[in-house]
Amino acid sequence: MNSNGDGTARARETGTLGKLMVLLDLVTHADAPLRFTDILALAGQPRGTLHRQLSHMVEEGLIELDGDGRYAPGLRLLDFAARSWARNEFRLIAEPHLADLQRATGETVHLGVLRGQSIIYLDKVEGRQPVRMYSQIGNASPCYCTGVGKAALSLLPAESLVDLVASLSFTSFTASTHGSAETLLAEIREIADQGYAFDREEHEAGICCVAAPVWSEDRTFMGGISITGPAYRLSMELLHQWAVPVQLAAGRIMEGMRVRLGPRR
Amino acid sequence: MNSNGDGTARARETGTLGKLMVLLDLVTHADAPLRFTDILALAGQPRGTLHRQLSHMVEEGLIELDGDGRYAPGLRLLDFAARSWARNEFRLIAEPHLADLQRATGETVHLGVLRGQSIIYLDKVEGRQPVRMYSQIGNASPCYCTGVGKAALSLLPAESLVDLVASLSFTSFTASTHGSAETLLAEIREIADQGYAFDREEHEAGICCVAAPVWSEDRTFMGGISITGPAYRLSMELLHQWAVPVQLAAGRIMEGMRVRLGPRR
DNA sequence: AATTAAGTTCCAAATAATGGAACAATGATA
DNA sequence: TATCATTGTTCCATTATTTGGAACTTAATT
Repeated sequence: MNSNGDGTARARETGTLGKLMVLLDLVTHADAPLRFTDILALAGQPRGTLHRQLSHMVEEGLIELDGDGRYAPGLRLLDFAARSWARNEFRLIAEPHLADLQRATGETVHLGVLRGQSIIYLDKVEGRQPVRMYSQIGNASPCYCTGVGKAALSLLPAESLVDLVASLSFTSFTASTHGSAETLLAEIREIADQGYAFDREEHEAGICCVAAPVWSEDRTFMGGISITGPAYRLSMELLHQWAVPVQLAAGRIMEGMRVRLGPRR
Repeated sequence: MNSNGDGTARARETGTLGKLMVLLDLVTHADAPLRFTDILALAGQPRGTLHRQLSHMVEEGLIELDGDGRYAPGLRLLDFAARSWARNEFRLIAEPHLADLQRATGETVHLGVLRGQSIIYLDKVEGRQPVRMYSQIGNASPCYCTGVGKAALSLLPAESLVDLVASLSFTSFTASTHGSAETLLAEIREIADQGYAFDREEHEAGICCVAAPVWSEDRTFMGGISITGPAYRLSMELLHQWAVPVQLAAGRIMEGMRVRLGPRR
């Protein structure tokens, strides 16, 4: 009875909050502001119930209702996110090392962490003309077709990895995107051995990267950093060369966390 | 019984959600991750209740619990915010005009909207070396001591304005910050007449700006755009000169909204 | 080892959410 | 303009969740 967009059952134990989050997901994932009836159809709840739920969320600023009766994500979310980002310890510690790596290679550097099945990008340092950052930072990307994602997966204990991979639905973004759990798991094993990962145009055609895993000892953060760029400029040979500096930068970030957060994490 | 940080009573009709949002506010506004007991003291709720509430929010990714039992804002908020920002129509329409204004003046240009008592910055276009953007975008600043804030206030109908101003608590960020409703209301009236506002180092010492109001016809967005810079470079004379281009840019943004969103808004 | 503090679980009572239907407003069509 | 269809809002008895107190477990401190 309780289901989300892609038809998978959802049995979370989060009471009232869980129901509201489903609605927030609907509104924020839509391509355009939704009308009451649209949400009614998607959520499959009684009109009265839905109306009250939406009213409460509008009142709290999580979603907004415009003059045409369309529901859009609320701007209060920006304030929450800005605070969340500004004080994130992992990001603060990594920042200078990302800048170093960018200078050393001239290409774009990313920092991302695993959350559920997604990689959430926490930072991005670009080469020449720094483009709009926010359009990338905060973005959630699939873990199975990004360098940072596969690097993060290589940190999981065997059982968690199998569970997570089993729950993925593989979307083929390009011709080289992994299409099955088997091939993905095989590559993850390889990555775990060698300590770095590649993205061979698996998420976006013409874009490739080399990534290294980064984690905090308490496993609050399991993610990675990557050097990303256009395939015509970044040959596999070059990416292989860069595996070393990426791993070194990853090591320095983890060393920084040990110093800052104390040895027991 | 239900109170927030600054002791003001809070009587919202948002049921369970309202209580959870109070907690999310606590966690995101804190200077550092909070321990269970810290939150217990701040929230003033029974242990069992608080524990379940926090568990639910952790489960949903709104807050995170690290290995030391400290609660921090959740990174899922970043994903929500990134989507909220990426598709915001007001921002999308304003973007090119902000860039024009930046080029014309060489100084930093902001776009912000009024939400409650705060201005939430939706965009920022910087001059020479584009600095980290996200550190500004999404930030909530007081409405009574920012150029965009006062410009936005000048759009409110008399009664709403008085109500809002009456609910403000005036923090003196600098020597020139407004300290009372009277002086603020007097300036707002002036701004409403002339159509532009100044910030004379009222929020941050050494930083001033000139701003013009921008709004959508349905009043979903009431905000403004501003040209901001260091006081040593931006004399009051220069700011007065820039009032015209800022107002023109504001006009073009509103024209763009009429075209895009239809004439009835 | 004893003591204090911190975190977790349990359950009857209090409270809020639900869902169905009736009602109101809007907009399309003849 | 009158009619019908659609969309959005309000109400209230029923149902389900949240609440708050206490008991319990675990971790840290003396």
